[in-house]
Formats: sequence, structure tokens, C-alpha cells
Amino acid sequence: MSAAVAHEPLTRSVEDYLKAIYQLSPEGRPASTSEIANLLALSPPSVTGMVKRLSEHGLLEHVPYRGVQLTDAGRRAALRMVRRHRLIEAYLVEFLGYSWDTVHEEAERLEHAVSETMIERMAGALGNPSVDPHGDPIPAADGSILERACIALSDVPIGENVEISRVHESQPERLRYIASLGLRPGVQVTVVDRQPFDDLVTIEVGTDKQVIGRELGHALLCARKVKP
Amino acid sequence: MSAAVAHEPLTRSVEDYLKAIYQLSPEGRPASTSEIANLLALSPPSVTGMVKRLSEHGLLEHVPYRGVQLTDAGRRAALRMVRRHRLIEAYLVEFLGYSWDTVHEEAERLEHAVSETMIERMAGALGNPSVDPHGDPIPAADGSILERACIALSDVPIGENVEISRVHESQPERLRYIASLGLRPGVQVTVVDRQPFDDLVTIEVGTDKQVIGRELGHALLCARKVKP
DNA sequence: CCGAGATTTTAGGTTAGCCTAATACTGTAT
DNA sequence: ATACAGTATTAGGCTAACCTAAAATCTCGG
Repeated sequence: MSAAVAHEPLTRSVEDYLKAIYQLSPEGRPASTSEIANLLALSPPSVTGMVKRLSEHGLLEHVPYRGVQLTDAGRRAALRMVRRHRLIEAYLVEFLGYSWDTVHEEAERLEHAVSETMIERMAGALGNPSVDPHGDPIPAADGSILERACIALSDVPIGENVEISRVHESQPERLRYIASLGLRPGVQVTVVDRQPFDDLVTIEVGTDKQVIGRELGHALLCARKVKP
Repeated sequence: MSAAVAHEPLTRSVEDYLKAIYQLSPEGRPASTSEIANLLALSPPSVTGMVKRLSEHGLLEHVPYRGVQLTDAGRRAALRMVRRHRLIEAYLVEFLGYSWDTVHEEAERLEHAVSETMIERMAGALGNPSVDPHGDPIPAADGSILERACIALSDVPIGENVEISRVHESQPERLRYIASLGLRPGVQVTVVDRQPFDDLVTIEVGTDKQVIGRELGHALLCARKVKP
């Protein structure tokens, strides 16, 4: 069952497809070809074509006109890429002076090029971390992944003090903006006010007050914090 | 003249061709297509085809049936790859526990994937080294390279004490063997005897004696050492 | 200086991945 | 129930890089 099969090596673009499908639906709900096309910036027919090849290789199941789901083998391969990506991000931030908002594209290329050995050495140098600089959980080498419960900042009740645990955003410009507000995983914020429309929330970070709109409010995921 | 042109990005295989041609002839003597084919494990017709494309892009000059020479632009691109390769090797040995005999293939993949920024960060972390773990000089970011004079171990006179400065070999198995003999850049050896045939030399490494054959004798390059 | 053998190039074919345009399917709204 | 809007797939093409087989060119010994 859990035989650690020697995979035939996957191409870069296959790895990207699998990771994208996983990210569109970590829970395994079917993903549509156009969602995939959109995420990878490809045309829908290209995705249909690749999806067909991947399902022949047993990495996913495709019901025409209905969508695509990863098989166990596909999910394993996808989680492997997620692990690589997040460990590389963590390594670059810790050892090569990257900021957590600029590290994504570097990891995007390296995740395809680095050997298993090197990944595990980087993990070791980091002390086998369980989250990356964005606060996203790093899958273990065996493919297990531990998602911690969290709540969107937009949904935190007024008066409550929470710790930002994940920043769910990949556009560099937005990430720079978020960083410039002093918001990042580990920071504590208090929701001091909420506008009745548009999900606007006012938060207190240290001594500063910020107003946060809907999109950002959903990108910032928080763990509820027990008051000291 | 020395305008730092923004290159259109080169593909992985173009980078490999340029590096190969440079390595076949750092001095600029023409390289034959079959030498290139041999080094890259490709068929000669494939090389002819690529060479044609590259000469159209101004990266090399090709005189049909005669051979190939890098242009200035081609040499710059090749040296850039050599710099990347050697810095990556040095980084992996220094920070990720690689041994100098196993680091080559990892670098071979990473050199195509790493950004300029990351290369310079690695160089910084290493203190801008001038040689890699094999003792090969690392070209500067501006493309200048400093080759230090050295002599093959086979040609060192009897009785002389020298320091191994470079190990010119890329096959992992041979490198492991060399490492197992305790031979690596920085080690001092004394030539104690020489057989009149086959370039066999007997050397003293610390307290051990070794007999070295022709191929190894040419792979080990030495700087003459002033006796203390 | 001529031809045999080695080297190189041309000719023609394959594969992976991408594209656009045209066609087929789905589901919803009348 | 049906037509229409939206989404997905098929059809047909392109490019980069590779390959093998055949033709062209070079080199060197006699």
C-alpha cells in the first residue's frame, strides 16, 4: 500500500500542474480545467491536453466536462512539491536574507531543480520547521500535512486579540504592501472596530491603527489568542 | 563596448552548449561539433542544428566543417554559467554538508534555476571566494577569471614538495577514489619517486605513500611550494 | 592527385507542450 | 422543453530540441 515507489521523474510542467490542482482543492473537490488554466496562465485547451496525459499516467482522474481530481499518487507528488516550495522559502529567508514577500518566485524555480538530498539538508539546517515564512504548513517528507484551524481577520469579533498565523497572498506587490503595514505571521493584532459594510475592519498593531478591506481581511488568517 | 546588456533569457540547453564550448576551449581555439556532442552526450547532427541557431543569435561563430568559437557575448554567457556552477558548489560544500566529490550534479541543475540575486547572496555568504572546492577559479561577476599557473603532478620533479591546487576530474566514482586517498586541494605532497614508464609517480602524503598513474597524475594540478 | 575513412552537415521524423479556431456539452431561464 | 450563455473539448498547427540515415566535405596516405 504505502510502498515508496521509485517515481519516473516528472517534468517541470507536470509538477506545476499537480501543485496547481492541489492548491485549487486541497480537500479533493474536483477542479475545473479553466481554474487550472487560469492559475497557470495557460489556455484551457492546453490544460485539457495535459490533463488527459496525466490521467493516463494515473496521477489524476478526469471526468470530461466535469473536472479533475488528484489520485493518491498525484496528491503525493503534489505534496512533495508543496513541501519543497515551502522549505525552500523558509531556507532562503533564514539563510540568504530574503524577505518573506519576495521569496516566492525564487522558490518557484528552485523547487523543480533541487535534489531530495538537498531538500532534506535544508530542512535539517532549519531544524525541520513545520511552517514556512507565510505561515503555511510544510508537509512532512511522508506527505502528511497539519492544517491548523484559523479564521479570517474579517471574521474576528470586535475587541478580540489574535495572532496572525498565515498570510494567504502570492502577488509580490500586495505582499510588499502587507509587509509595509507591519503585518506578518506571528504579529498580534486587536480588532478595535468594524464597519457594517464591505467587511472593513480597524485593527491595532502595537500602537498603530490600520483599516483593512475585504480582500486583505481574507488574506490574513488568524489563530485566536488566549489573553494573558 | 562593455555595455551590460539585458540578455534575453537563454534556455537551459543553450546555457549547457555555451558552457560546454567554453570548457572545451577556454582560450578560444575552435571546438569541433563532435567534441561538443561527445561532452553533452548528444548526436552530432543535434549539435550542428543548435550551433546554427546560436550563431544566428550572435553567441558563437561557426565555420561549416571547421568548428565553432564563442563570440564575446557567448563567452560572457558561458563564464556566467561557470561562475554560477562554481559558486553553487562552494556554497553546498560550505553550508549544506556536501563533499567536494558529490557536489557536481547538484550544481549542474541549480546553475540554471538560481537567480542573479541568489547567486550574489551565496557569494556574499561565502565571502566572495576565488576558487571552488575543486580548486577551480571562480570567474568574477564582471566575467574576469584568474587562472593560476600550475603543473600536473606527473610533471613535478622528484624530491619536490608541492601543494595540490586543483583536481581536474568530474566523474563521481573517480572523485570518490581521489578523496579516499586523502587528495584534495590544499593538501601537500612530496614526489619521492618516479617510474621511467607510464608516468607513474610515488608521492608522500603526510606519512603515507601512494603510487599515482598517468590519468590521475594529470588530473591533479599543483602549485609549486616554496620549502619552509 | 585520388580515393578511403573520418567527420560534418542535410534531410526528414519524433515528442512535449503550447496556441487559436471551431465544435460539443451543460445548466439555467423562459 | 428549448435556446442561449458559458465552459470544455477536439481539430489542427507551431516551436524547440532531439534523433537516425543519407549525403557532403575534409584529410591524408600512397
